[in-house]
Amino acid sequence: MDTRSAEEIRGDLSYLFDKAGDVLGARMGAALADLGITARDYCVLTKAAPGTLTQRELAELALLDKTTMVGTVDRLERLGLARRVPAPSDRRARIVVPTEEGGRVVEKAREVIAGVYADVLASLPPDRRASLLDALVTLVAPGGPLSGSSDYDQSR
Amino acid sequence: MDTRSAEEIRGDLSYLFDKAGDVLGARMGAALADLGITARDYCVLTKAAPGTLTQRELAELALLDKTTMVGTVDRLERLGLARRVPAPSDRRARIVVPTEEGGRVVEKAREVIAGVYADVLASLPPDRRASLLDALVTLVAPGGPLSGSSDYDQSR
DNA sequence: TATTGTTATACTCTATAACTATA
DNA sequence: TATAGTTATAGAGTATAACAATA
Repeated sequence: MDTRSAEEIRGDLSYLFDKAGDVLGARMGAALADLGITARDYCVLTKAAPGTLTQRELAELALLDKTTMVGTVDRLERLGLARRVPAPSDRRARIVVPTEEGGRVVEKAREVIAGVYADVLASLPPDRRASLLDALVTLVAPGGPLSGSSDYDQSR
Repeated sequence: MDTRSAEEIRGDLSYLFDKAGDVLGARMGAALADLGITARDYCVLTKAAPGTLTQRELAELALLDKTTMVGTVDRLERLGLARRVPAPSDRRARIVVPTEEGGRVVEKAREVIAGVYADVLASLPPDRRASLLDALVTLVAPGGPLSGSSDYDQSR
């Protein structure tokens, strides 16, 4: 797969993040596929748990376009994991409410994902584990250099 | 951009890797765009430095399909950064040889990338910096749980 | 018969625009 | 006039298959 040594790979920060994200994503995808859902299905379904959010609100939460949300909710309905319910206050809007089956699947998915994360992090000693998460959060969280916003102040 | 708190984000390992990779990739892309090349151009051009490798060999090194390599080398030739030279030993094969300009651009790109990495890692104290890289390499390198090969032995 | 580079094709994702029914 | 959801369309990117020249 990769012919480079650990020393060479070490210098390639971009590769490290991408590879880690890709492989972890593939692992999660495979684990969730056993439940018949995709990572996006899970992402939307778990955010829909309150049963009070419209498609637009869910799209905002899940950082999805409203047009891709349509297909996702179509899927969830087809799988019997959620239903579209007319919003009482706005006849244009549809509230996404998970079915009982949907609730069970999300719970299962949560366990599966936690298992994958635990399995991956198990290869690190506990102190390194905490250190890795700290560092990643520092980089990615708002104000960090990888936050994606332009609010990063280099002078700090 | 992201409405979740640092605590919430912390629990989402997949998100942390993906976000870090995406934003770092975007930063690198923007930095390299100033030089008129893409990350892939750089990746191929730097591996072609010896001036002895064929398109097939470069595709293997860069983990690219041979068909996407065609377009990449087309670009590099159009930009005057590399040339296709017939391989002496195999009349089917083309060796990718960087031009002088290509060499200069790669060198510039190397500095630019190192600058981006340094800038990003500067937000971590030096010991955390080393710890992060150690942890990432442990996860991603061959034998690790995110190596992508199925050679990961959970019992170790 | 297999391989290098090439071209053409198909397929997935995403982004945009346009339409409806409401507000 | 603007918004929620939907549909249709177009674009980028990738993957597959087929081809000519050569091994």
